[in-house]
Amino acid sequence: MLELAILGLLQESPMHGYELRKELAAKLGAIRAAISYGSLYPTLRRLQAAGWITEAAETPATAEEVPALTSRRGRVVYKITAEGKERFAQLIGQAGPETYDDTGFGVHFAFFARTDQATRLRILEGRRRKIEERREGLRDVLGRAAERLDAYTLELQRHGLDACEREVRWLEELIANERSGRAPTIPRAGMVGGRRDNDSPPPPGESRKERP
Amino acid sequence: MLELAILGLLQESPMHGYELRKELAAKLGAIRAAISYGSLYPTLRRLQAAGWITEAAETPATAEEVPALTSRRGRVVYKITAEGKERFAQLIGQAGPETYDDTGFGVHFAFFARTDQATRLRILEGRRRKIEERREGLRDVLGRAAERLDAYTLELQRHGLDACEREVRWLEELIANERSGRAPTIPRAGMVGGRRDNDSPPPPGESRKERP
DNA sequence: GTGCGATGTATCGGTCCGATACATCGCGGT
DNA sequence: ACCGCGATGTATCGGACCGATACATCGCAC
Repeated sequence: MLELAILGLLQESPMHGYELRKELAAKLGAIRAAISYGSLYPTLRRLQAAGWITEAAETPATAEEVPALTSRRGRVVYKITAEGKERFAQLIGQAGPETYDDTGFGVHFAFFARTDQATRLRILEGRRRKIEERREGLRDVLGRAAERLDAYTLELQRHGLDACEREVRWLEELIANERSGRAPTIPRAGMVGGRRDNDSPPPPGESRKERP
Repeated sequence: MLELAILGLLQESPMHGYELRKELAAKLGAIRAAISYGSLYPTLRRLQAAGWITEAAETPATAEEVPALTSRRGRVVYKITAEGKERFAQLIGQAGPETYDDTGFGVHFAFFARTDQATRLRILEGRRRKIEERREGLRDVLGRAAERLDAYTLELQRHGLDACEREVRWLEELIANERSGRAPTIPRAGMVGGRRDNDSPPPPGESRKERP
């Protein structure tokens, strides 16, 4: 998962570890808090060993300011290689079981702009299926086993069930949008900002509507 | 976390590993899928080594049916010890940072029936604070950095923000209930089942109300 | 009588986290 | 002029937990 996320981010621009962590936190803020350095740095080394990323020179040629005072050895900037882009495409295209758990789905979804429509649809439907299963499990427990559980546990299940139902509805809307036309945004009260991306699948259209 | 969950479950009745996993899945179904055996069995051994749980004889004395045909070595039933109960009380009473992440909060909440009210309140407020922080982070990204992100990422953030707001409201209600009176359940359309517990804090009152 | 799914215990490698350490930089306070 | 302090930045270590895998037994349907 981390591997996919790093490859995806470096595809937008070269970065060093610290920056990568911050961008990751911004992009996946809805899913997980922030990646740990204890995972990040070893993974970077692994990706480098595999030839999917390389170190890039810091402040390359443009300006030769304060060249070497105390040997000036600091940030290590990484950039993705051609093999890395292939690897990313491969990872983003194939869906294993871990693609549909909370974190896996979040990462895949965050890079939907670099994913073809068929794959997007497949992932959304897989996720929906998984959430529906969880929902059924919760309904079962709340139905059949309710008297075995205390009131707090029941309240927890109800809240979880609520979240499941809500996510299924969200996914339904995304799937519908995906199938006919291509608007990744679900109409809401607020409005949606413009775009400023480099290369990507065809930019999705904007749609806005009021909700009473 | 697993340690706390196991100690809590074994406090209700002795169980073997497989059973423990199923009960855990039922109790925490809203939070996480199911605990892996790769975590469960090592943890059980660790708890046993620490003296917090012990092996109990299977089918103890009541019936001496088919005593030994093929040496009959199967299920290993564990029960909690007095030290184990102390350990549980200690773990449930103290709150570290991990108490407020998704899994940690879920486990603590699932055992609220064995938690005193002051601790319940402390945990609910800590969780609320954490979710509020996440919510603010998402609002920031959706506000200040919106034009840097593609439409899919934005949609993900919006969905996450929605979930945060919803959970904060849920926690508010629980906190209010906790402070005055003691009804762990938030009024909903459905109704709440009875109780059949052994020992626990004073059984919470039932309340029901219609929502239009 | 035989296969097959549920029950049941157990290990192994790998991913990721949390704590910790350490070094530099810019800034405000005194 | 100096100091501290928070942000930036790289790095490691032990431990928690997962996913795959192996293997054995039981009951029951075909």
